[in-house]
Amino acid sequence: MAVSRQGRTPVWAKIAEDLRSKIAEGAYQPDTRLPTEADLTAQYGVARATVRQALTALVNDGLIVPRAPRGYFVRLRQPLFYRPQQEFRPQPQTPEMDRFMADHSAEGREPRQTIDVSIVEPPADVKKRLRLADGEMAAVRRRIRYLDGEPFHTNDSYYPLSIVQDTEIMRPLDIARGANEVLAESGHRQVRALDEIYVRMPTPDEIQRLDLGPGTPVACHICTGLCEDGTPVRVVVNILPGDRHVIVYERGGMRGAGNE
Amino acid sequence: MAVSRQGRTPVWAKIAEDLRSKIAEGAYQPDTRLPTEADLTAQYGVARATVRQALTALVNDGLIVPRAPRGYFVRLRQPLFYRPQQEFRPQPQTPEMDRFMADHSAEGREPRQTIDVSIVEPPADVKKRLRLADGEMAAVRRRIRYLDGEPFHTNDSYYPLSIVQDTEIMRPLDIARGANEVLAESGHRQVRALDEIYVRMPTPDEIQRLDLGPGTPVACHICTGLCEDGTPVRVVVNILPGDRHVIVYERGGMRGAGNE
DNA sequence: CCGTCTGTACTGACTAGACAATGCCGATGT
DNA sequence: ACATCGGCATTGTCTAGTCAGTACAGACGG
Repeated sequence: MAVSRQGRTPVWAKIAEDLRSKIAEGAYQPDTRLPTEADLTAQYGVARATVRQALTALVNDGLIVPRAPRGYFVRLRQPLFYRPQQEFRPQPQTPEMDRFMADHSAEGREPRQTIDVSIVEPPADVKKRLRLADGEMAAVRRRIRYLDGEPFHTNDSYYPLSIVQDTEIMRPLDIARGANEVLAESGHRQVRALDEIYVRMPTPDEIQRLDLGPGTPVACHICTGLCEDGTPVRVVVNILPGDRHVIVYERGGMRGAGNE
Repeated sequence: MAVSRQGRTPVWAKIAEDLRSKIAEGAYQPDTRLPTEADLTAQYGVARATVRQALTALVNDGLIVPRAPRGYFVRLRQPLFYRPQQEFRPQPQTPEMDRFMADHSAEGREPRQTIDVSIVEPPADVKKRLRLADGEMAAVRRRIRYLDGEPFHTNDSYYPLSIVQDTEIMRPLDIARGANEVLAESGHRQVRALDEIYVRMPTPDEIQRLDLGPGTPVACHICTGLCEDGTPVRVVVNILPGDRHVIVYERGGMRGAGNE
């Protein structure tokens, strides 16, 4: 029964490639069902495990989603804009930006968030960015934001405990004027920020918090807010599922020669 | 989805979780070998396919890498900085080197790149950003950049053919002073840019071009460069493997109230 | 001392089954 | 008319093997 040596691409890869191109050219539309494992088994004349390996590969590539026991479905991707700059600059500046935003806007969707405040010894990467000594504590506001009831992203803001104790930040409620304004009022106005964006697969914890399907990578956006004198006063860790976000930055006022 | 598993975790998931935590706590160090499939099969008393399913899950999470026939190895991650903003900062004095090369040669690694110029009808997403009519052509400079012989990222720059024809940009060579400067000299100086960052799994094409292992997501960074009058003159599509990059932005001069 | 050859220990690919869990839908009963 | 109950289709999980391909190391010959 052994399949003859047909080049070096395995059979399952060919099946996957076949399905992949059919999806790409629209033969299978988003959110519709693919042929069943049994269908494909018969169609390609292989064992079920082989078809399964092909389908699993596509699942892990984020192209399809298994909805047992109904079948495999073509995944649909409709990302919304995520603008790190916006927290300090509420409105977009340029007309180009506006017309771009119109494409994927969140209008008409119902936003909601959960807030949970606690005092912790922060993880090592946060501790480093806040320049905290060993054993020094931080306040953390953990939020999960939802759109139409679906988890959208998480936002964990860490503050050195010494500067936020007994402020509004410690209360697990919305802060209408923004936590940054509260900090500014107590003499910790941020004037600079450093954004780092890591791209990786989610941890089991993140999968659970955000209800992620397999094949969904995340961006981990770590924002460090700095005062005039360079003191870090805030570190925000955002976990952004790749299938739900486009990260957008605007850059302007470039006069240097610069390389392409 | 996450809720449905109530203590009924499959065996393969337990094995995966077990290995995952051993990796996390350092029982298996980066770049060392895990127990063999046979070892694990005996240790957990299950069939090889079950152990295999656990290992495959970890591979797809980017935690381990199979190096047949030597075994599975713990993956190591050592990302380098990628700074979209830097391309417009003043050029250093290294005439022969690209900005990229100047940045990274300091770290003692050997940079190299391939350049390939062609005239194409660009893909739909690029066409839209350049506001090209149907059938209108563009010049594309396709580059793959390497570090110590390993592919690092790809950089495809698209220009409307009408404005770059017969310029230096059409030659498949390094442009010491930068392609942006060439554009500026011909009256198309860019003053603004829009960065979009998408996070997803790579296409087979990208896997091949960048020699990506499974479980490696990519960031797709699309940069649109605009002239003073808002005309787009350049669209750059960068594919950045997640295990090799941290994307960094600096933000300063924040005055607005802004939401947190 | 150096190259070559071969065996071994692995993973990769595939087969051919079995049983479990669960949405869905139609039949059945009230 | 409506709720309830099964059966069915389909994926999820797991077993128990076979054969192929290959990096590595050790034996062997010149």
